[in-house]
Amino acid sequence: MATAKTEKLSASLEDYLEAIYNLSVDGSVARSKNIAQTLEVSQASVTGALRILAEKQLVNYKPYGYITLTKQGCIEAQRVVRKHNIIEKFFVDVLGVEHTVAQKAACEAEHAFGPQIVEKLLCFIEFVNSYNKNGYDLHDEFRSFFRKHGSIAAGDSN
Amino acid sequence: MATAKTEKLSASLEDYLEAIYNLSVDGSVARSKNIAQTLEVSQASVTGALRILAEKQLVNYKPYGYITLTKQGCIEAQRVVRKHNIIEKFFVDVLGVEHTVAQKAACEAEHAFGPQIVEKLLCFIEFVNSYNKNGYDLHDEFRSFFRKHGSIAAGDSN
DNA sequence: TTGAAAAGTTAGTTTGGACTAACTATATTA
DNA sequence: TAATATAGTTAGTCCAAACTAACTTTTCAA
Repeated sequence: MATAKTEKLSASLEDYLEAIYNLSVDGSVARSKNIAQTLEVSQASVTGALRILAEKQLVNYKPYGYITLTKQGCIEAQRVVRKHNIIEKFFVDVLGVEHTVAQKAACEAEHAFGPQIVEKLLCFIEFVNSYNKNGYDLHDEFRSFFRKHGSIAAGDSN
Repeated sequence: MATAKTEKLSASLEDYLEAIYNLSVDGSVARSKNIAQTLEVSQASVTGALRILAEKQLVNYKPYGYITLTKQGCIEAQRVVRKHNIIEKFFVDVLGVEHTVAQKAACEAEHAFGPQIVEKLLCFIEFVNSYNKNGYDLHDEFRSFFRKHGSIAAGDSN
């Protein structure tokens, strides 16, 4: 029955899966080097992670070979990427956070958001987007609310 | 000049500070045992963390003595606790997430939210609370929107 | 006031995830 | 096709943060 490992992935391994998925998307294949660059990690760390992901049957990996996701790995990766995108979208579209900040925070926060929260968040984004009762656009409304009431400078990084 | 360590705290150490702060709030003092229970960690781990926090001059700690926060430790703890509360409030009040789930997720996510996002989020909560243009309450509106459009069961834990 | 029980600490181990340095394989190009 | 540059791996190290087991200190009740 192939005994697919059910153990929950660590945040770190999720990040690797996510990177591989994103690098594979635009036709090109994920290279060890690119994964390392994406995650700002040494190539040796990538090799280590790939061995573990291969053990868990989430990537197809042979030393010096191509790196591709297995069926299960792809499913897992999509779950992570979807979560990431929902969170980032919330930060940018709803809160109006700079997208570089949003990107980074989403990547760190995504591991903490379970399904209940993610689904509610997604629904909430849709709610905000679709809300234009009697001509009020919530995006505009919040923007101007933030201009008036938004406090602290929040000058630094994230 | 007392050389206050400026190095950023790890997620784990922030959790310890937060726990100590919360345990100290209601008059009573933080005991090693309670910290361990709160964080679901062994007492030995607590001792280890306390030694590090004491080195960083964030807690007053002598073996077998009382555990209290230093001035700086209190400031740090309040920063963490505030962040946690804002995130949890958003989950519960705005998204309508169960508070046990919200509690847990906020505790994990809090380390990923930088100041820009936290301030926007806080402002957004206030915006939602204060929004009752021509009789529309956003909480109610979203609740009924979620009932209609809220998809997936999200049956499990978080 | 003494002796268990409870609380706390210490010592030593484990694990995950990163790193560097040195090595091997693959690709490129003269 | 051989030399060299680039990519990838391996071996070994380090660190944070957890753990257990054994020990010490404190507390409290008989």
